[in-house]
Amino acid sequence: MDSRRLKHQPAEKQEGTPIQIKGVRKSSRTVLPPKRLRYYPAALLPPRRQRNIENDEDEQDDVSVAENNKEITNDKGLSAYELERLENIRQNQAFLSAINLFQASDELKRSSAKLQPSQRGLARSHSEVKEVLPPRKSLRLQNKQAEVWTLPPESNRWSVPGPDLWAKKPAGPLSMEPINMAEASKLPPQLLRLCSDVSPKQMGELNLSKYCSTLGKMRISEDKVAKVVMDHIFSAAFHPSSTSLLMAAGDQKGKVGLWSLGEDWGNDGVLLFEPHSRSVGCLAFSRAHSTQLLSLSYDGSLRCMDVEKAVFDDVYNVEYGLKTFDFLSHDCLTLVVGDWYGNVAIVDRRTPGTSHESFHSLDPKVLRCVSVHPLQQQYFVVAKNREVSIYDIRSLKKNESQPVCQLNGHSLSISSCFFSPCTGNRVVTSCKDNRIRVYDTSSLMSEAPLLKSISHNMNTGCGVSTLSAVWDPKQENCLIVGSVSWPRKVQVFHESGRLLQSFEDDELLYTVQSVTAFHPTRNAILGGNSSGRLHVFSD
DNA sequence: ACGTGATGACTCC
DNA sequence: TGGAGTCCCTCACG
Repeated sequence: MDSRRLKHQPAEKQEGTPIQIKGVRKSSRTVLPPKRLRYYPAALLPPRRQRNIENDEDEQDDVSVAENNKEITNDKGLSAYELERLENIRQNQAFLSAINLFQASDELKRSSAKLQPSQRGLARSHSEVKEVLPPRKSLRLQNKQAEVWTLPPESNRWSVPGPDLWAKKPAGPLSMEPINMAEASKLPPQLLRLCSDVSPKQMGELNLSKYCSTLGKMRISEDKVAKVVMDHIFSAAFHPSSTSLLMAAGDQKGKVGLWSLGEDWGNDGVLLFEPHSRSVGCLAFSRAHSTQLLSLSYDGSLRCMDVEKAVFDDVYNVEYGLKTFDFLSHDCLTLVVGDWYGNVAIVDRRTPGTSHESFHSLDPKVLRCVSVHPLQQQYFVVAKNREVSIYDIRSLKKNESQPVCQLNGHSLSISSCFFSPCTGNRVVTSCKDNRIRVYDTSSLMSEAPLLKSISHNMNTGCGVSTLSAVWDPKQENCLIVGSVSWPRKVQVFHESGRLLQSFEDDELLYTVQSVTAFHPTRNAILGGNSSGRLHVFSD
């Protein structure tokens, strides 16, 4: 029996049984279990009828009744009431035509027709192979005594060992074998060439109008959508290569997909790997070694995919969940790693296996995000619950380290915080209170001044991970974020709050892109959704 | 039967 | 107690 399900099988959930809904006042009545509402975008609903129309109809009805009573007939054998009814119908039709309601209705039918998700990328047949179990017969039918099951203690419910899907991968290097290729699970040789290719095409920053026009030229097309992982995308990144678009995505069950747009290996250029056993919370290509991709997982492992060696190396491995990391040095060999319990470890990859690590329990609160200052790399910013603080790595203590600077003003929990990519003079935070905030961190005082607070709906609900605003690494002061509003879109803001671009597409982009990223060298962005698909807009 | 995708459901303090 | 915090877990629909 799958212990994970225990929690979700309360007896009250049986159909038709009244349950007490949480959040409803104690005195309120019991109601049936709520059905999960399907979200219908307001923009697609037919426009509400105007009040004056209703009034008109009411008046017409009144007149009709009055006339009906007269029972007058004409030469066609129709009563006055019938005639008036026909006239009303004619007038209504004319009115509805005049306001294009029929056209709108047709459009609505077309637009609400089920959009077919892209069939590019991973094929359906690659869903996990199900274990074939022998036919079962209940103990009752076998006339046997029922087994007695005991639940593990509540506090231990989630760490029940067993043959579950989340069994952690063995420590040490894992061979890099694509699991979506039928046979000869070897890497396509072109992948190494592709990964090694990094022409340092450093584009200078553009002025804002030039930048906007560049964004305006970026398009999505059918070949720029593909299923890259099987489950909900938790993290994604672009490879720095400027000659081809190579992307990585990490999913909820520990898989990492590599997608090279336009290649024909794997499934439409997608290769799928399984270096972890639980959500891949953070992914980043090494900026110094372009054949390496670092991936971090809730299963407590941090691995380095190395295409040259064709392995997922073990970089850091602990018994509890890891949440986030960032590179600490330009050579990307040292990392700041944050875990679920507010600890930060400094990991040095030059001593593999026994990575040098030092623990600094910043706070018992859950840590959400770390980001290292791009120039003064002794500073890093940390988000945990409602606090965002900047720490100096040189003055970290084993416990209760004092931050250098605080970024105040958040009223709910914070999902991300990032130093601006070129100067570090800004920090952007995303908060559950529906605000994206930009702080001035050019001079690290005890409290960083808030420059701008941008209103943005962060309420993604279940199944969709929280939105995070991230900077464009090419353009200081511009950031990208997904959106839950309809039509679905990916938006680019200037730090001043000005909306620079809204990437939309009726047919190809119709799901929430909870993970978004800019390409480090090219004019391209990506968005990842909850069914493992990546969407690319590029020039 | 299974892929899809989301304004839910649960726990903690 | 209910608001806040979490996403480790779900499930209706086509």
